[in-house]
Amino acid sequence: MKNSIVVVDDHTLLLQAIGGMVKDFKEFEVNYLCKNGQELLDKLKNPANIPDIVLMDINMPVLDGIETTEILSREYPQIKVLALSVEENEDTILKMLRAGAKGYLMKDTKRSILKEALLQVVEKGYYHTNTVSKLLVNSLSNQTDDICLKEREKEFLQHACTEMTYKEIADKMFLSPKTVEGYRDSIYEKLNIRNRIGLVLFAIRNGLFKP
Amino acid sequence: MKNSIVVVDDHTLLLQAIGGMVKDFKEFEVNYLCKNGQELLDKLKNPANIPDIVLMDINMPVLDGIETTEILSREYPQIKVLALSVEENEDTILKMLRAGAKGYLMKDTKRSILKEALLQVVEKGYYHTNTVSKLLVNSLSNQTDDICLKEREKEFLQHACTEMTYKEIADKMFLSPKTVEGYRDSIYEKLNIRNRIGLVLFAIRNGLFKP
DNA sequence: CTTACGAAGGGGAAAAACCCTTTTTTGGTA
DNA sequence: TACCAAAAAAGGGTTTTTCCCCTTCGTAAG
Repeated sequence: MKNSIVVVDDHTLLLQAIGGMVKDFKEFEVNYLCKNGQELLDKLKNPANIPDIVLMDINMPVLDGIETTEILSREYPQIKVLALSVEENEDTILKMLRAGAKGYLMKDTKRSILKEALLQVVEKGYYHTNTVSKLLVNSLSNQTDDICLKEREKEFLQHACTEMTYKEIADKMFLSPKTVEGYRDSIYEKLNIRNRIGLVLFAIRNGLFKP
Repeated sequence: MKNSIVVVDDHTLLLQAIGGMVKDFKEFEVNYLCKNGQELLDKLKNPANIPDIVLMDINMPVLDGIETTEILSREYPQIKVLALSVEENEDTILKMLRAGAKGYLMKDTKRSILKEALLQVVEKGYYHTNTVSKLLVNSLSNQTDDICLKEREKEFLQHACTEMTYKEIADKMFLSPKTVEGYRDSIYEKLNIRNRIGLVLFAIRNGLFKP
């Protein structure tokens, strides 16, 4: 029996282009297509709609690829998710893999590579290119994957991404300047950064602050 | 006679998907496809390869959409360029329009809209949605479009968006720290910002730095 | 010959960064 | 309930960086 596949992507064109490619593989069949994570979750309520593999875009409105993958890993662990994206930064890819994705594919992947990836996921349970493997190794050795900022630290981070001085941030948070400097310093240590620019870049790259 | 069209996009999948859509329109024919601006310019050296319309991606390696459009406007003004992109910030779209693009299209545009856009470009010479028109109006009224930073200042801005100190930036630019601080101060005055955080935010919001 | 730009610099005040210590709050549990 | 541990909050002091003035000099363009 063919492996059933669902493609999730908010760009109709890509959604259909990828769906079309998969349709040509004799080993696989396209179950249906979704425009975002929420649409997929709605579909999955009917057990007949549970596919073997989900090809999942990362950036999507409503419910993005990372959140959706986390939910799938928890509630439908039998589904294998392959991340699908144009070109994300390493951090986004890592987040997808940590969320439970079995691999990562560029959207402009050729037919043959897509097929290869799908076959590998079915057989081995994962598809890791050299690049992705290196990323994983680095993220395991570097303890930096602990993006475990406390609530109050994240709150501070928001303010740190503005032109306010720490004094002004302290006023806004009803804290003493020394306390916010404490938050700052503990974040510096956790993330191994040197100054406030690093703080801003981290926040933006990790979606904690929208520029 | 049919209007000839060339699609330029570095993502093979999209390139072919869009080419495929255009192929179905009886009013148009796809001349050929290019993976980047340089490839297009090479093709155009043969006059037989000069199309009526170019559907141009913005982000491309080698030679990007903005530069390519500028060259086309100068050397092949008869060619009508339509910008084609996933979702750029307003500034990028404006740059394409200023470079000479006759309109802007989202990549996940439906068949009918693509066709409508192509027809309008042929007939009226431009295709402007409400959104794009508003952008243009704003860019004319708001004097803020005077992002008239000098070359060297923009160069500095790139470095300012990293964790380097000004001393380190100066070293990298082979300048004295005082000169670099001079650039900083003149940008501060032009943009009315208080500190380096503002610098980073400005650069990111205006597409001068990719976080 | 003026204007403008790039490059370089001085000095002082403010802010940020980097130490390390103390008090208060809070949550779990023996 | 009393106690411990951990987190939150605050403070003190020093060094470095940033910010904000204002000046000079050469050179290229108008």
